[in-house]
Amino acid sequence: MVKAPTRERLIEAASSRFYRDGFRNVGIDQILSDVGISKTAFYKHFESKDDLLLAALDGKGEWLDALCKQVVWERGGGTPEGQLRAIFDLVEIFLKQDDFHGCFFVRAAMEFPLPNEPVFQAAARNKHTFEEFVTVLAKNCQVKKPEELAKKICLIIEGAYITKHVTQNPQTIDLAKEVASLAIDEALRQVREEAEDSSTGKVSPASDS
Amino acid sequence: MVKAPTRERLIEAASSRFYRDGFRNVGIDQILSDVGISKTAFYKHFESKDDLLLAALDGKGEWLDALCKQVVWERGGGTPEGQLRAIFDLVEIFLKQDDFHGCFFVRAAMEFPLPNEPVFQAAARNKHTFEEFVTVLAKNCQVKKPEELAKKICLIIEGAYITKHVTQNPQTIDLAKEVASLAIDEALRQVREEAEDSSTGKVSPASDS
DNA sequence: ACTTTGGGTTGACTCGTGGTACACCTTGCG
DNA sequence: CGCAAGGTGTACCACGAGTCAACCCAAAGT
Repeated sequence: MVKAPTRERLIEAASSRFYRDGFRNVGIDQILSDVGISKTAFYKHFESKDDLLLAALDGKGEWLDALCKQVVWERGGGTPEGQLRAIFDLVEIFLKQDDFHGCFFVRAAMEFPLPNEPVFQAAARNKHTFEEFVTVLAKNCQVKKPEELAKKICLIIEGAYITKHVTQNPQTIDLAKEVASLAIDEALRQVREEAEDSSTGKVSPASDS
Repeated sequence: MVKAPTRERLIEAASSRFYRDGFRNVGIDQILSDVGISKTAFYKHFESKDDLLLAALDGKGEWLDALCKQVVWERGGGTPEGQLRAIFDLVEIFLKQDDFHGCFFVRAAMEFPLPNEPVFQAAARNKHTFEEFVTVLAKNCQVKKPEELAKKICLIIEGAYITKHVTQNPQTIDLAKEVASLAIDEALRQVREEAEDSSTGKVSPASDS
């Protein structure tokens, strides 16, 4: 069991095909001819087409996770607020891709709309993971209700993905950023008000250690 | 050509099946047995399964349009601002349905991701119609950039639909309302500031003729 | 009264696609 | 040597979209 690149290649090919054309619109044969193996060989790697999608989803999930962290660390400027806002730099990267067709996980969840289906659950799991990541960033900002802010941010991001996908409007990212700023500003304002309450008169600018 | 209820019954059955299970997951035979006609008969009403989906989309579009206006007039309280906010009462109605699985149009666009496909275009058209409706409501509020506010509101609504669908979180509507309020409040604030600029001191409340 | 026409029926058929079964080949390894 | 992993090819089944041919029946046209 040294390492089988074939499996990875299948996931890779499936990933892009499924994303571009939709799961049901892609025949296994297309993926097989992409990779250059036979049907029989395929079924020695995966139980079914669904199984392949699951694997592709998992792969994308890990990739996304890593990219998230990277972008936030690199473009977040070291401050909690900067890191929280950097999330939208990530979103911008996605929206700017000319082969963007919405969020892969959402696409999958749409083709398997029943909540008890494995694919739907995989999508939901990934969304949840992302939300938790945003929650951590929000907590670092000391806002009063980090979970709530994170949920709002995620909601806006979903809206941005869909809107960009169906309207093709390039200014979507700006709209999303503006709306998100409103939500983030409001949350941060509550933090500041609270700080003023506790130590009246003293303006604490020293949040950068 | 008196009237053929069969066509409507097909659209009706297709609508709910396609929405519940997804277009590709539904066999024509299922719809046929719902309605109780044969395959041959079906193809005398519609050119193809895709054609049926198009018709279902159109039907939903008109229905949505009417419902929109009704809810806004009934629950908008007569004021432009009330009517604009009433849009989210409509969204709430949708999200509260226990068989809610996201927006039908988005679902369709997801299964036909290429922008040149008729189904995708039908979905986009319907979204655009809705956005125009919101734009009118925003214009009635005299806000500076009604198109922009409308786009933001639509983005938030899309986000709410998706979020509710994948997370099943019942508080989604509250999050959406809060975020939307931030955007609406900000837009209205700009109107008031402008009014104060032009006629200092005088507050003009007489916008209802 | 006779025929056209629209909506309906049955049944057999093509074709693409997910998935299986069977027989066989090759490479590496204990 | 012998076995397992990964691979090949071909034939096969089930199912779903869509077609075709032949037929039924009621209402409308003249």
